[in-house]
Amino acid sequence: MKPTDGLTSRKQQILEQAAKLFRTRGFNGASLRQIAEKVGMEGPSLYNHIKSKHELLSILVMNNAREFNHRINEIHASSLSSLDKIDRVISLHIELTVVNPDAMSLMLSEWTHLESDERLEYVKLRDSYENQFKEILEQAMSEGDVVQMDVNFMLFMILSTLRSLYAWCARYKNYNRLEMEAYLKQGILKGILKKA
Amino acid sequence: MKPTDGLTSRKQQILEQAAKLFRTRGFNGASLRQIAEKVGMEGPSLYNHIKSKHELLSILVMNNAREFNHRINEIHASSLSSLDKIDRVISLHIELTVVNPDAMSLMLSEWTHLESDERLEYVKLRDSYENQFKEILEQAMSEGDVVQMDVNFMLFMILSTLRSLYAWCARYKNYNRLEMEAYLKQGILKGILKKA
DNA sequence: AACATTAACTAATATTGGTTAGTTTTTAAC
DNA sequence: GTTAAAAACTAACCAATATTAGTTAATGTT
Repeated sequence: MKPTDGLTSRKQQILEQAAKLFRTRGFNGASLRQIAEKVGMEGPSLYNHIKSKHELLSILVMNNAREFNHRINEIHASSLSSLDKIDRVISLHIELTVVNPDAMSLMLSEWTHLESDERLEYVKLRDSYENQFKEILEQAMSEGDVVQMDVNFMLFMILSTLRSLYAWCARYKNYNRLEMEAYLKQGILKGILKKA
Repeated sequence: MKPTDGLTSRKQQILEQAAKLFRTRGFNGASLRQIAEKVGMEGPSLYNHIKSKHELLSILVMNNAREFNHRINEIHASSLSSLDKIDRVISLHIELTVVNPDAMSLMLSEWTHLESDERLEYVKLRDSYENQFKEILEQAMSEGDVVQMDVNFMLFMILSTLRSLYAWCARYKNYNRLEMEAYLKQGILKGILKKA
């Protein structure tokens, strides 16, 4: 039964359960037998669908990383103003986090366990992503829209918040996407101090 | 030879190397043999100094967590103004991160692998920490010093940045502590937008 | 010198985990 | 209904790992 219908194919199910387990136990802490059990079969049967345990991690991490990279390329190349671009990047992070928090979590914390070739590719994608973002910030800075500051450090502060989102979504389930967007944009852009 | 002198005892050396390996490979990804090799002995010899692999993680994580908790208690109980307390908390994070980035990294990312009893204690310490911080923010808010906003979310944004610090210190070694303090306080408190 | 303690080593154990091989059952196609 | 492919299962393999047991070398004390 090929996944011609919109339903989740067997491999999709495996990927989903693997993502959950990798997230809670870590890549090394989660065993194939545990994954198999969650999806309702014996450990070795997984090999009818996958090539190796690493393949699972690879698919989960790299797909997300490529999607991310693709989306920021679009934003970077668009004709929006710098401030609007920043706005879009924030929205992008929220969207992908809400849509697939497991994949986001894995991409950010388990990528170290990728096999060396793919780890290199991942770092390249991540660096590329950060550079695009940095260029946007630099432009906004040169246009006088944002405050003068070490760009790398500003990048760090913004990305730290956006990249932690998945962890907090797991703890406070009661926020909806719009709320988060509003708060995040206010907090990042305007800080927490009340203007005197 | 007891560590009566200021030199690092054998167990200290083990803890240091364990911290480094746990950080780079993760708790499950780092083996006792690897730790032993780094400190210059055979794997099983470690058991002359330690009780178990988990004990290593436990010491590294819990010491840091208790220190953290102790320090924020002091700040919380002090007679400083709310804004000054916030200021101190930021400084505290930077200090502990700079002094022992490995321990900080472990505490924040490997605590999930603690054995269940200690994991519970850890979560308790962490929650307590967050609550103290939250109370400080609430007070600052009620006094009109910081902008009105969901406190949990504000807490999330600030802590996200502070807790990511160790990762960025590893990538950009060229920041000194004072620079970081200045940037962080500016970014968190005032945001990145130039006041029009 | 004798003794006790510390800290290292080697050998061995038990468990687990990823993976392979071979076989049987299920599913789909003609 | 027969046949072929897909997908499950069981059994087994091999490597790695935490840990224990028993032994030996080094160290310090009386």
